[in-house]
Amino acid sequence: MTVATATAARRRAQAKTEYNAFLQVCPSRQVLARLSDKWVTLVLCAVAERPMRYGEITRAVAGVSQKMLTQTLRGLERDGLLSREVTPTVPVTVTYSMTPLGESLHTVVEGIKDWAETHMDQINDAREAYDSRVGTE
Amino acid sequence: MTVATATAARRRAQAKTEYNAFLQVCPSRQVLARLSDKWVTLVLCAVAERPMRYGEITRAVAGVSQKMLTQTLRGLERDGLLSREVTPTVPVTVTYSMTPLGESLHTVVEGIKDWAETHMDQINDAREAYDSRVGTE
DNA sequence: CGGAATCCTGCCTGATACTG
DNA sequence: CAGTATCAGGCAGGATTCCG
Repeated sequence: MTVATATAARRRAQAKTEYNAFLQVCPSRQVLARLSDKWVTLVLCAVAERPMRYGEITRAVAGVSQKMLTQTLRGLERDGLLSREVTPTVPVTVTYSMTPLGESLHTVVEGIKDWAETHMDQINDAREAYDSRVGTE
Repeated sequence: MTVATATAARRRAQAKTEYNAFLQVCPSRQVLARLSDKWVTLVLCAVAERPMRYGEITRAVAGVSQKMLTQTLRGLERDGLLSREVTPTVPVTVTYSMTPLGESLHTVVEGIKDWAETHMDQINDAREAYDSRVGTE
């Protein structure tokens, strides 16, 4: 780190400390931080259906890079949400499946999904109203 | 666009189209995309307690920049989750409060929060186990 | 006070190539 | 097949400044 950036870094660290206090109040932050990862939800949805191999997930969540997929899978495994099973066949086989913990999280995510399906049209209406209002004024 | 990147761009667009199909299957994605915004949840939590003014939210969610706060508030307002009320006093007063729609989303978010509080220790245990396992091997 | 506009940095992300 | 390593770019996000 250069001297020039020291002050900025310092202030950032300071701010980080400050809002950590608020984060303590809201423990959901840490889990939401996980769900924030764009791919986490998709992978979770995919594997929730049935255990999948690496390649299958790649295809199911088409658009994800190996890097992100691996990173996501590692994170989910680390958090005990997915289990990774290696079968030492000749071309090595790796299967990912949900853990009970992962299942329970998936249930909650389903709750959000339900909310989304129920209220999505209201949100769209609100957006259109807002946009036309802004466009008109 | 150069000729050299045409192929890559093409494939990217292709992939995008593909996983859009998957996203259609998972409508929760759009709402999750909202919740993914780091600050959305925090702001939602803050305003859910009581209507707040811009400055109050800034302090409550200490660490957020005006840019991100404004951006977040605009997004939430656009989606009809928050309402923005301007009182033309001498120093203008702007108050944000939850809409019924916002309240209902907050209820769901509370569900996540509950899950988080209930299972956070399990996740931490899993993390420690994973880390020590990796560190040992 | 509440916000808009600008600039600028760093990280997230993706593409590519290589390994076991 | 299931990754790892490396490189390059874009864009989210922060700091700063100015306006109503």
